[in-house]
Amino acid sequence: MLSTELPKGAVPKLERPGPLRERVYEALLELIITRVLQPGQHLVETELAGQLGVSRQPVREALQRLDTEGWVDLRPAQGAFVHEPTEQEADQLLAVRGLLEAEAARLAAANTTPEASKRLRALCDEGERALRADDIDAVVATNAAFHAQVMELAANSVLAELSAQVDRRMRWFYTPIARTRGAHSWDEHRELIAAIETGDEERAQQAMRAHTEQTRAAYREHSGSGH
Amino acid sequence: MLSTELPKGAVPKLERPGPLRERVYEALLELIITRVLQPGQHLVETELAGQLGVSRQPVREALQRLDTEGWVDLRPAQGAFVHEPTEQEADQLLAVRGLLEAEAARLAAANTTPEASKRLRALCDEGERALRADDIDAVVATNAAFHAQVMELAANSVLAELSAQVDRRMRWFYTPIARTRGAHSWDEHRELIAAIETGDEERAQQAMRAHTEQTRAAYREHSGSGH
DNA sequence: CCGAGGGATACTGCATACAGTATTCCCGAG
DNA sequence: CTCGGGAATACTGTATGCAGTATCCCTCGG
Repeated sequence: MLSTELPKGAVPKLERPGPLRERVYEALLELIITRVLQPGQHLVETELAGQLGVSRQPVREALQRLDTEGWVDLRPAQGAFVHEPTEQEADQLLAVRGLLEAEAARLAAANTTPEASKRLRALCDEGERALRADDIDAVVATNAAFHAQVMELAANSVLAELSAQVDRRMRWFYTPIARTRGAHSWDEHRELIAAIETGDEERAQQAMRAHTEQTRAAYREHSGSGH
Repeated sequence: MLSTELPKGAVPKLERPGPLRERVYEALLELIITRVLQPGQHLVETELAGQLGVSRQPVREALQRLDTEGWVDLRPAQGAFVHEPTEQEADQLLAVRGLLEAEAARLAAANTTPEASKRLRALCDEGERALRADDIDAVVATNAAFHAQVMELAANSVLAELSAQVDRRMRWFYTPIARTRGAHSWDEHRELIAAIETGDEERAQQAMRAHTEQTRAAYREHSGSGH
């Protein structure tokens, strides 16, 4: 036995395969977000199972989870169809997202620490760097990380859970217009950081609200001219 | 064929049994809310299947949905355990609930109509009647109906969906203290109706916020003295 | 040529069977 | 008497099979 010689932290995680349905869920979610599976498309359990190399069972379970989270519509005795988001739904989603994020910003201001604002600044720098490099994926990812950091500061797990759900669906709409947006986005982030650092709850809330409303307006403009 | 003689609305719905997993889901949810299945309890698929007279499959699917909605914790290779809510979580839940409801009230004030306020008043009357009759279940049900009506006025389905989820979990905590609360609750509802009727968004938002904060305070007091 | 009816097809919903793994209890060594 | 190890147990995770039902196409009558 050589277990005694191993320092405790040396073995990171032992790479657990994890439940299969989980991986199927993530795989399908990726396919939906990247539009490989298009809105309205009929998802056949057998096909997906074959392509992913698993049986129907994990696929079924993944589809049902996707249904409860609003990514697909599961019509009885008919199967799963990729959800088709409407203009109205997108707007409502952005409204709710703004509400949740604004509250998170307010709470973050109440719980602010020096280390936290340092991390926020770092993410801001990284985001602007990615923007200059025209790396859209990095911009989106960093943006998500920034909001996640604010959410962590808010220290409300229920709020975080709901927001995470809403955020991912928002990114589904948002990614196409990430390029046109993002320009002023990081300036707004700077303002938000300043508010959080000084612990000004009201100002932080307002800053985040303004930020999300900007996004909402950008989406409206984009979708309005889009067709 | 006598189908031609039937007036279109005469046959209500033909009473479809509906998917089995759905009924299992509702049955289990009922058992959890009524505390028949207690927090922390290990739920064995085989047992539940036997008691409900179905196979493991629908039970599994129901449990996984309950997991994503936070009613049970699904530990890998171990099974489902009824979620044990903490004080902190309850407080966070009430905070988020207040946020969502306040926004709903604001939107309701923006979309108000005479018929809507009439319905709200009717629900208020019914609630006070139930309170005087000491019918706790009716009080809780009417309260839920009232909030649902406000939510419908808000006309934001995303908000409604999230709120419904949060609300049900809140009622899980709330039902035990419904008796002590509820006294002033309907007075606060009256104030809210007045604000909605006049289309005063700000006032409606504040009224709902005050209302939910009262509930939060009542819960804190109750749980604080409870042990 | 068009519409209705019937059968074939294909997919979902549920049940059952099998394999993998965590837990528990018992036994033996110290 | 206590602690470590190992087998037995029980439950979950996954795969397969079967029945019910909606859809589609082809055919037949008008």
